[in-house]
Amino acid sequence: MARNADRTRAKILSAAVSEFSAHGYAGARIDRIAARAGANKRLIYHHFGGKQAVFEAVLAEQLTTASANDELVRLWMYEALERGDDDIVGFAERRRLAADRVEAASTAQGKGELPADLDPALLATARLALDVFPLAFPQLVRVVMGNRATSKPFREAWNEFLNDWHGPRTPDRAKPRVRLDRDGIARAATRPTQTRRTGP
Amino acid sequence: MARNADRTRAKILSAAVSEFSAHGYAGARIDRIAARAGANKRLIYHHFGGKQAVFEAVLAEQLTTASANDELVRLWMYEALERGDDDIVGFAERRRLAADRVEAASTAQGKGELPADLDPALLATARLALDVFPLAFPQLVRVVMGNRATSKPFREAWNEFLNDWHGPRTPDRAKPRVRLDRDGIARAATRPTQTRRTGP
DNA sequence: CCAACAAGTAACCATACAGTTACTTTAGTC
DNA sequence: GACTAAAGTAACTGTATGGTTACTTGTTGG
Repeated sequence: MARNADRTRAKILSAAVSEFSAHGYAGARIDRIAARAGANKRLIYHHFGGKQAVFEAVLAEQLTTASANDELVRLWMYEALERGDDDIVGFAERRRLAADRVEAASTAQGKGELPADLDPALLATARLALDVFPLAFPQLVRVVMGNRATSKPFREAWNEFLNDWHGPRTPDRAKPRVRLDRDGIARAATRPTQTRRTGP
Repeated sequence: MARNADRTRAKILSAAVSEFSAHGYAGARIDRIAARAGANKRLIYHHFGGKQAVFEAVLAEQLTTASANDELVRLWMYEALERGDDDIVGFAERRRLAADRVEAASTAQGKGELPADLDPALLATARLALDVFPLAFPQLVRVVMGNRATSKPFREAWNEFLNDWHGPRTPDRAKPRVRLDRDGIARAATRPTQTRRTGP
């Protein structure tokens, strides 16, 4: 196949997203990323610099997504566990995305769906907590509820609860972010703006 | 010092709690556990069998605690990430503890503090989600709220929100579990019942 | 068309780390 | 008090893994 640096970089990055999402930083293996990307291991160092740099690139690319999917929640968890809340990657952009959630809460307050006297950011945080919880802690759902977070009964009950809840809805926002196909390869079509090129 | 198998086992276990809570399974280091416990590495294999077995012992000991402290939440997170929701360690006992939370929700419903038409287990789950979120995802709190989850303004606002919230309180339950002193060494006084002695 | 530089490869290296070997010391029991 | 089994130690091993070396191949601007 014709060589193409951007394409290779993208393949590595998307393989890395899967790998870090699945295993976290300590558990992730450079060799697995290379194998999954169908690229030589050396190229990871060529394009990114090292394991840490790949991880940062993964965070920078993924953490600025709005909707809470399973893979993203896992990255959030590893982010919290391994990096804490200092030096948050992509802080400015993420804060911008969060503003949408706060906005949604504020709007709901306007419509009388939510108590007007509360800080909308607080309501947005609470809503996020409820959105994320079943994805983040399926075992606790199972312990408390008796059935699985992925089971139909729970999902339906939870959704209904969230709808009636005195809290703001998740803003449904078009997702312009890159999507992965079944092999975990990012489609080349609409690459997001290439921030921080760590490589050579 | 006089040799004492139980004591050594306990020191190893408590060192392991810190280690796994800090680094997860993949990131945890047997050598660090040994150093922290002030015990020879070989003794870990002597008393437990292997890394996996130590991890299981840690989960079995810690995950059945009621109150959500920082260390426990980290273990919950690693549990979710590395083990999912199949084959939950200590399921029966944890379910018993969870029943207290559900009970609290039910009581609150009786007092009219909560909508009576909802499943109390669902309300308990929601409450747990809100309790855990700032500990689990401090970076998201920071992104949405602007200030840190550990900051006084946030903690006060969040507590107030939880108190007014249309949801059940956390059951405050006497904690009979072993407590750790500053060195992370479990006090010998009231060891919990010794479940599953994996060692020789 | 041809340097020069980037993209790509395979084999290698140093290290860290889970687990083991072979041994010594101590506590308890008869 | 001597025997035994458990408790404890130090030094070692095999392997997985992050990172590197030394090299080849393709692309592109002058």
